[in-house]
Amino acid sequence: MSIRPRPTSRDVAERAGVSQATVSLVLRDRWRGRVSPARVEAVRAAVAELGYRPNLAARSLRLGRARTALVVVPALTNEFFARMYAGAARVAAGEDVGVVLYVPPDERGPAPDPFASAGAAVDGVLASSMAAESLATLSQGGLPLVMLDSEPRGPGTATVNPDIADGTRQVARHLLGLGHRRFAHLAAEVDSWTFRVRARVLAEELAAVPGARLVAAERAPITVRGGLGAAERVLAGARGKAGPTALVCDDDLLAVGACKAARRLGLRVPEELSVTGFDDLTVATAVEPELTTVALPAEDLGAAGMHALLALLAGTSPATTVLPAALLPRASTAPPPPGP
Amino acid sequence: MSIRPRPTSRDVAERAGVSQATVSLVLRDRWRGRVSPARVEAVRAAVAELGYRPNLAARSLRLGRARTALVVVPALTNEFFARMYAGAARVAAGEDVGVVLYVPPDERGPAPDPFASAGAAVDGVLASSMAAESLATLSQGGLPLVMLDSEPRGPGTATVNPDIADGTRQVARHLLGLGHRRFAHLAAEVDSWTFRVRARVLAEELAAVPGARLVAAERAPITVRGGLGAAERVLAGARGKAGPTALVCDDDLLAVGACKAARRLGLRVPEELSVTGFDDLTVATAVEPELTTVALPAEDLGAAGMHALLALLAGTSPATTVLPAALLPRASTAPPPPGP
DNA sequence: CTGAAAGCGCTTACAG
DNA sequence: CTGAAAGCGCTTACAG
Repeated sequence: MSIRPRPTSRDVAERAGVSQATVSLVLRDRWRGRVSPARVEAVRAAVAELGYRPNLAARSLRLGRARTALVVVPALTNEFFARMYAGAARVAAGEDVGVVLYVPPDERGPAPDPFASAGAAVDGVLASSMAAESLATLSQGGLPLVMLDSEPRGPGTATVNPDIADGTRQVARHLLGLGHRRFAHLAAEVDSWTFRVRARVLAEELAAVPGARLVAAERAPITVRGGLGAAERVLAGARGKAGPTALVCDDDLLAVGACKAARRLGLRVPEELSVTGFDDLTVATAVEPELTTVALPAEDLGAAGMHALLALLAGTSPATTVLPAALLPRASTAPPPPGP
Repeated sequence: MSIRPRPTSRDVAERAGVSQATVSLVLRDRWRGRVSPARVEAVRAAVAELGYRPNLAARSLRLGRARTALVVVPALTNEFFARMYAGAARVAAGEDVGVVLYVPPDERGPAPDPFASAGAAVDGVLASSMAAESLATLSQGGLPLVMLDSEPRGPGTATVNPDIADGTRQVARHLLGLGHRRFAHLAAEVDSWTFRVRARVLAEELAAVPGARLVAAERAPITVRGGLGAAERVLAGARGKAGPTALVCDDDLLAVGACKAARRLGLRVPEELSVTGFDDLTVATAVEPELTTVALPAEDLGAAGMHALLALLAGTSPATTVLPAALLPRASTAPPPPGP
């Protein structure tokens, strides 16, 4: 089993009896009116026989662009980001653009240079839900950049966001409409735009209704365990007293944890406690009762982001796009129990 | 806002008052004993001032390798693959290797060429859970290839697999040990090595115990809905009769669907029906009762796969590695109800 | 310790 | 319709 060196376009040209230029023309499908059909066939045959594939590094170098985008997400084991990635990748594939994925090794600690780690040459960057510092590193790259689910930074940058404010508003009004007045907020312990908006809008909506108020707020890692622990702290502290009747959670995983906490404390959801999530993850309809939550168009977000990046690379000026969020009322919310 | 052309190593050299060769030596950290400290400093300063980043396409072309691996997974919205990817990416980052991710746009239809779509130059391929046809395309690439969670194909290929057979065996024996004799199998409707092994080993284990048998088998898409539908068919067909007392599911999502079906039919889990999953996804401990399932070392699998690929690129001969699977007995399994 | 030069494999403007 | 040649930006063997 000897190692056969990888064939080059020169080898193909030799075998087909044509010049390297002709091979390139055929491979890039720019041959019409320039290369005779017989030679086109000869080139294709030689390509197949040799199992030739163009050297992408050479092509990128020559063309000055790589037709490749760097996609940066905080974590992939999070279904929301995975769906966003899927949307971005679908668009990229359709436009014949490659995708290099970069996930920072750890959310803590200084973010290493994504470009050094990327290995491949990229033309632009699509970055999601980045903390401010990580974003600085990305901007320094000097590459065209589109941000997803991030703080809009004025007309100079391209941003594609879900309408977090409206989603949060819908949750608040849904619960207020059911009669709830004592709320607790189970917040994600991540300092990013999306979660800051949720906290702010929830506070605003409650402030607008007399008698409504936030009786507790807890931060937790975005996991079932995190939600469980935080909800236990919130609910245990208020046993028998004027505790919250509604738990607004920043994420479905937190909401699932909250439901588990309620069950352990003997509180029925939704009869004694209403719980809402965010994202409409798979888990939202896996549990019983199924979660009332806010569906964010994760795939569309990724797709729109990739479209925006390609437009940017083509010379469009950056803008901010906002995609709608939708409340999905399900079985984890109901009117509060008759009060004390 | 004029477009400033990206600086090259030539620009850096000029600014630092050295040759291009010196710049390269400094950037690749090969300068010790060859470049004076003062000039090293000058180069670093020039790099910082210009915001220079090496052109990776040019470097790859010159070096003849890209230090980049192509990772191919069937879907990323599946938590198992996302975890596998995370493990592979962690190792790659540690070895300063880039990762290009390729996810076939649709499982149906002919798989497009992952290399054409990849955009970037890659040195090797890490492919997971591929159907046979997709695998053929990958092998044709002529690149070093490591397969994950796939049919071992003899000493010529590198494979890293979880011990699916042992995991299935543990599930079967756990249920047999609890006293179950009438089983149903909720299988994934995907024709791949991993699921074929599960069906085969389950059948073998039941065949080894007198009186034990498979009373039903259904195939379903790997979703909660899929599991719900399949379980309804299995359970509804057997109402009051000698239906299964244990449902062995190929995946946690199927198992969650099965639990929902049982609840709708008024069957209590685990008192009247035991249900098992596979993978130990987040959802396994999100639902109540928490699922008895088989934990597969997804991250380790990805990490081991990337290590194997790097070893292959370094000249090692391919081999098959098997990683352990572990039964996690939780609350969805119990002895069967006293039988008729 | 330093620099000039060759060449990786491709694509395209140009000459025929 | 076809081919010879230049050059993308980098790295390294070589000459000084």
